Amino acid sequence: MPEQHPGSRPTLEAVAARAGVSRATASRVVNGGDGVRKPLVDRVRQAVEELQYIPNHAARTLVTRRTGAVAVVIAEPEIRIFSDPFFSLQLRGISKELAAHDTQLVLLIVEGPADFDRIARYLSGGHVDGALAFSLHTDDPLPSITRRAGVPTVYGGRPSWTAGPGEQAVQYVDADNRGGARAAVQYLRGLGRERIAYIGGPPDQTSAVDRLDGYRDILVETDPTLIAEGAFTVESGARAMAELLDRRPDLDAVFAANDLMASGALRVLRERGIPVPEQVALVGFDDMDTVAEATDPPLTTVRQEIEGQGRLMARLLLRGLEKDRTGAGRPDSVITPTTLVRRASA
Amino acid sequence: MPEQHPGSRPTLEAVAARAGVSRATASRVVNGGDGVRKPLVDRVRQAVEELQYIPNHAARTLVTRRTGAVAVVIAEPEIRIFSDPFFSLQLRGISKELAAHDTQLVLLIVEGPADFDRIARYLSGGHVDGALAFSLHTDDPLPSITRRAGVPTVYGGRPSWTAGPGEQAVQYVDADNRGGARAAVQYLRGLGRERIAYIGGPPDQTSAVDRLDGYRDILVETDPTLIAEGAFTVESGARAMAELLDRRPDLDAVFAANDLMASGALRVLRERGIPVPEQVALVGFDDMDTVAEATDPPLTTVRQEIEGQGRLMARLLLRGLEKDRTGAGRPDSVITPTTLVRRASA
DNA sequence: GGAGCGAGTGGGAGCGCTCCCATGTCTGTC
DNA sequence: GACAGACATGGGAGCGCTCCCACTCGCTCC
Repeated sequence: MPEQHPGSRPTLEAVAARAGVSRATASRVVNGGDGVRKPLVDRVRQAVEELQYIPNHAARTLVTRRTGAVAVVIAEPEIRIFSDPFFSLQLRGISKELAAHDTQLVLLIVEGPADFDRIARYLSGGHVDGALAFSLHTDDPLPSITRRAGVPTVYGGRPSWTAGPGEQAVQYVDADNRGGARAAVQYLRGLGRERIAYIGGPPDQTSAVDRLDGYRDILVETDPTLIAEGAFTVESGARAMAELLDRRPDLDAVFAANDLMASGALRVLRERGIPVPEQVALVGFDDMDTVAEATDPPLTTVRQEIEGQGRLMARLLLRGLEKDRTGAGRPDSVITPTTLVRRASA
Repeated sequence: MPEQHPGSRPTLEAVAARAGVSRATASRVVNGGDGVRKPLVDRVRQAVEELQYIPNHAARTLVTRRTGAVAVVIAEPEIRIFSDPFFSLQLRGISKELAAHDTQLVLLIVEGPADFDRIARYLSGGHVDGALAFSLHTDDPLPSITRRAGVPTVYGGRPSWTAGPGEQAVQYVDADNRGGARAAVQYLRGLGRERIAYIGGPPDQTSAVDRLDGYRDILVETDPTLIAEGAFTVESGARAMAELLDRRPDLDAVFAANDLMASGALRVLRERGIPVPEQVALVGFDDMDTVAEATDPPLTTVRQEIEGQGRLMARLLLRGLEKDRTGAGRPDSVITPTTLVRRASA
């Protein structure tokens, strides 16, 4: 185990010398060995092994103009509001996929508006080959930053804007929010429930919009008194539930647009002595295990593969970069399926 | 807003030409402008502005051998077990501090033993100037990896091993766990409590060890029936509490080594109809706001500045890198203070 | 048996930057 | 008013790699 003096790492030159070939040939071997005769390949490989050669990344990037790194941009609010099982799972999926492709993950946390400058500078600096970001509000400056910086970007969650004329279509990965909501409401109807209330998320998030659309797909003549708006938090779910019960004490089912709100709603139902699911059936969304399985009764909910979404985001981006190089078009966005998970609350 | 053709970004050469100076002078200005006369500085700055010049990071790294990036290594279990308010806060602190020093954050998530190879290769590859990692178990391969790769590393939480002879002392940032525990127990004693139980964490984590030591500092003749071991999770806290009550129904206070376990304990106390704090006073540790403020009654707990710890880790590392360059010794580890936060549970 | 061809290999330029060193310029000093 | 000395600037090498191009083989084919 030679303890390397820092800064004295062996170069390709050294490998080539040891293997008795030219630097060019050594380079070919290190990069896959195509078009080099077997014995030479072996000799170079052995030299690499003996010298513990590791390519200098900066030198490689300098000439190839590819960094082998991808930025993950995350706005600070998200890291908190989602109280993370959501985000951390997605990040994990991303990390796995990137690792499998020897691509590094550079994390950019946006703390406030002032940070966008820093982000813009970074992305424009050619430090990364692409970026992954999460679903944003309409006025978010990020899309225009990445576009101007020419950095291919894949979004998690359907963005609320669409590409302008002549622009590349926005690439994203999202769950089938609408379909999942449809399934949930349909299931409640199948149980014989007739006054199905809805606790929605903030209307500036497309996932909330899509879930509401799904609800409406089934309950075409929706009674507005059965709809309340929350903010995807436990507290807001409780508030919305109280509001709904005050307005419509006769409701017999609730579909909440995420599990956190469902758990808040459940708390209120219990406080008021309303048995779940006997009198009011309750369905959530997301299937966050730390929430949906922990409530009493456990939540029936719509499951989405969060980690899988992360993987797909990374895969979509990497594939797009690959295609950019080969001149093909970028791949399309992906909608991942959702499934209804039956537990005790409905 | 010139939409740059990718790959046609202006170089220092171009800036120099436009400002009518040499590349060397342009470089000096870009790197702070020391020893360049004012009018030239201005001219170069203007050229930079006009051309929207952004230095090529790879080229710079190639010659300076500094990457301007730091790795944050995190083992997958942590990301879940702590259910993250803890980790995400620390990460946030790190991110802020690094951003303030124009240093990038490369996130390395270790999924399993097989990943250590990848991590080792990455760290040895000179992709980063340093690394930040989190407190580990005795047999963790990471320390030996970073040492062999010659990557300066700062740990979050006191590591359970110490440096061998002749090795650099291990640098870390940790809360004053022992002092915090002392304060908590002392506080309970001040309330007149006499049979103060302890719910501890896993003994292979130094934070758990240190907190137990603090407890023992005050309760010198500890009764072993008053001590139970948990695993820093809600469930394990509940289990430990039940165990303690079975053994010692007469206990009048509990100090739990973290808030999650305290909330588990609280649940059990409530289930058994034991009033808190009247019959049993309860103190937690960490002051995780999502937990400590959300329980009923809210937890009295020992607060540690988690985000601040993250900042300090980054600062320690950056300062160490600076000193390496100037030839000074690396700075010492840091212990951050804890404070007792009084709420209703004790 | 010689021209033609393709595959394998090496030479060398150059990616964009920093930094050493030589050169030039302007002070201050006797 | 000439000379050292400090300071400012430019020229140029070189960081480690990839990739273009030219070259040399060993074959096939007529």
